Amino acid sequence: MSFPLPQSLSERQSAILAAALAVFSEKGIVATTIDDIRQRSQASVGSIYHHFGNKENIAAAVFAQGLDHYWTRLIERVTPADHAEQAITLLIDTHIRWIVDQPDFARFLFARREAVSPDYDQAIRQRTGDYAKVLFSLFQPWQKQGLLRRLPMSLYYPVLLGPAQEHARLWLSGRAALDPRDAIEELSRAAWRSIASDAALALSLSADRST
Amino acid sequence: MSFPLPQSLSERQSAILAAALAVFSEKGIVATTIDDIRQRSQASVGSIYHHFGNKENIAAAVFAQGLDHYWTRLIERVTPADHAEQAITLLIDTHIRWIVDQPDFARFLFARREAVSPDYDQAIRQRTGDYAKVLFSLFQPWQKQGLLRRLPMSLYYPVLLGPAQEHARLWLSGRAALDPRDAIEELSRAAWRSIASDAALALSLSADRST
Amino acid sequence: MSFPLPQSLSERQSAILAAALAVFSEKGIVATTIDDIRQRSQASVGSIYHHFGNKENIAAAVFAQGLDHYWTRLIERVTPADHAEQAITLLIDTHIRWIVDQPDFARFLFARREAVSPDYDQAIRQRTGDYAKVLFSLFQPWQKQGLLRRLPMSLYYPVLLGPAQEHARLWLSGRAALDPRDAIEELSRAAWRSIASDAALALSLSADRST
Amino acid sequence: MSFPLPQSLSERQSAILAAALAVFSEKGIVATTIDDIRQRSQASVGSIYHHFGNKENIAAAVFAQGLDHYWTRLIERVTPADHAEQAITLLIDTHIRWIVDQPDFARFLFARREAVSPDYDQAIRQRTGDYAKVLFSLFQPWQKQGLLRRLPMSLYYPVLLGPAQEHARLWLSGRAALDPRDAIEELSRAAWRSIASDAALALSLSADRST
DNA sequence: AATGAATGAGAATTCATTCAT
DNA sequence: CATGAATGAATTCTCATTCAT
Repeated sequence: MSFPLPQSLSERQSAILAAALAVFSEKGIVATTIDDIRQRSQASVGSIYHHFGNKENIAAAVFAQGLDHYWTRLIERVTPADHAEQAITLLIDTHIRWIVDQPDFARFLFARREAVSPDYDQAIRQRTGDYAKVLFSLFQPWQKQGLLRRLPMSLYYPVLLGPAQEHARLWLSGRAALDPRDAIEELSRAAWRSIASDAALALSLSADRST
Repeated sequence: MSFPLPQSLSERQSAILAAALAVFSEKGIVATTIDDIRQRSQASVGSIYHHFGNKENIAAAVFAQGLDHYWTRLIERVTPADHAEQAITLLIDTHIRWIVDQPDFARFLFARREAVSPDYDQAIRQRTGDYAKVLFSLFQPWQKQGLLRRLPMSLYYPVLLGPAQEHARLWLSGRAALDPRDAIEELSRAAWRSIASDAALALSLSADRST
Repeated sequence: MSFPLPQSLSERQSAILAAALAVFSEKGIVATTIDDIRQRSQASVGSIYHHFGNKENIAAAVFAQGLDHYWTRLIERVTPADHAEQAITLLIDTHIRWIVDQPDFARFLFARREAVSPDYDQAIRQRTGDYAKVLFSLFQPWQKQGLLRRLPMSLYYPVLLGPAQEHARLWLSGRAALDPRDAIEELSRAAWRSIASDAALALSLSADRST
Repeated sequence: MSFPLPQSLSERQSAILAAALAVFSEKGIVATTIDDIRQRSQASVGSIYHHFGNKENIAAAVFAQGLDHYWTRLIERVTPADHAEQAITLLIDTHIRWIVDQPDFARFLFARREAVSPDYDQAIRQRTGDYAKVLFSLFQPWQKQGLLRRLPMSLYYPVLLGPAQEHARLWLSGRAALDPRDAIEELSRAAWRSIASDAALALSLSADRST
């Protein structure tokens, strides 16, 4: 099934999605009722159903919004990078700042994904995969120059963003106090060290030492 | 509120918790009904309520079981390590093998935590903190020898286990095919490189090269 | 908490309250189930909850209806009285006839009050007090003329209506066969004798004798 | 069905009944659970069922206890009276003092009777009737001397005790603050005036005046 | 498009009662 | 007699969804 996210949103529709995001973030998708969304959005039940058909669709639409927002930002900010380590740092930096700027979306995307109906799994994977491919292609040149380790495809995201992701999760749920932005440097270093080839790593270590 | 997990469990109680774990894992806590647990456990509704009082308590009890199991294993396997890199590797290795052995518990602990009632947050934090402290103390000696980076407390877990965690999440939800056990080596390397001090890292890099 | 009794009732709402009154009267508030009300009112559970929110509110709304009906009638019929003894007689007479006309409301008001949620105690007292004050003011003139005994405030109702009340309770529950209307004369006399000042009583006694 | 109240009660049985009375008084019979009684009485569910068979029986047993206690006291205190007005006064006095001494029993007997199973109605009526007959016989002599009005049988209790009863109900439920004992005089006067024959009343009025 | 009344399946929880130990 | 685990029917209430206006 494809995403129930119209190209352009009426004010009503935006209001409903915004309300939904807020409530989803507070109570989780499953625990959120149409009535919660109604109260928050000032729309009537009938209107909500008129526009989105059912609850699943609302969640999926919000998810799609978030997904687009996140990946677009990521790609946009990493594209101009002109060397590998900088690209990695920009990646972590953008990821973290987006989370801090959009905590509700972040919670939704990273912590509540499983609650979006499996009906949309295919669509989500497809879209995520497309974005990931674009991002991945940005690193191709450095990969080819032997600056980056060659990993099984499904490890790139975990290795690069896993630490930031894990800390963000703790922070979003209130279990870690450290502002993610204050961890950008450390987390970028970890990402770089994890992804750099032995040669590139040795180089940057000696460069550091000589600084 | 403290955990509703009795010291010793009757057969009935174990059966209920086992059934609950299975269903929670399949459908998520919120979507699981008492009736699901009843069918799976062969206990009557009344009996379930007699022993656990309500659904929240069941989830909390299962969580507590999983928490104890996970951390006990972790500490047990890391304790005998006699040098830093080996300790890190054992940590990742144990973490990953536990997840593969106990996918239901893993899903529950790592992906559904937020669905456990906030009433138990305090108890969970306390217990997790206690375990973490023990584990942390194992690394103290190497920390003092300058082999390990000094990080803000809340970054250790993300930096060391974030990548494994993130990949496990993908794998548990069927979004990554790569068997986590086949990623142990790569993820251990990433963890070591992320946590090693510059000196220790330089050393191990040159050691690698000479091999 | 104020009464959940809307100013104007839709047909649906009236039907629900009427059904509730009937069932409450038959089985008592506590023993009445929403399903009883549903069957009797032909409304769906959802509709009942849509309009009243919960069982307590239904009971409170019915109570409020009864209260208004009873006191309005009482005040209306006593107002035109032009001498004390007649007023007393009208009071007893109206009270008794109302009970015989509205046995369900009567049972509810006089025998089941305690089953209305304490949440509404304040609202009930307030409203009862307001009505009582109006009624009381009707007797002021005779009180000032010295025709009526001056009693502690909380004894007026018991002294005047206690006997009628007690007999009505027995009758409503089937423990007394005597039709309350056949007791009006005797109960009015008792009320008059109990409330009349010594002087007024002596007067009416000699008047009786000379008849 | 006859009362399930054994001639002699074991400690356990007394404890159960006492606990039941207390809880019934607090929450009403219908709302009271076996578990409430269990907690209060320190007996096990099994034990309670062993002794009383079911909840209805407990309520009936408590009711029977209260009934016996009340009427025995009443008859005992009125018997020695040697003139009519004194007998009436003693009646009211005893009634009121019993209520103040035994508020739980009173609440139970006077406000919750309807919640005792209809199965026991017959037994209750029988026993109440027997006691009432005894009490009534005490007034026979004065009745024959023409000192007391001749009323329909079912009006004696309401006329004599209705006001006290009504005020007690208000007081027991917290809706009247005036201590019933401070109303004894006024309520006795009302009872006497209501029941006295015209002649007797005229006499006592003139006696009062000459005092 | 918008509104909100109506529907009814389903979920959590309670509680009287039974019964094996 | 005492205990408390076990049972399952019954009850209240919720909520997604439909539909007439």
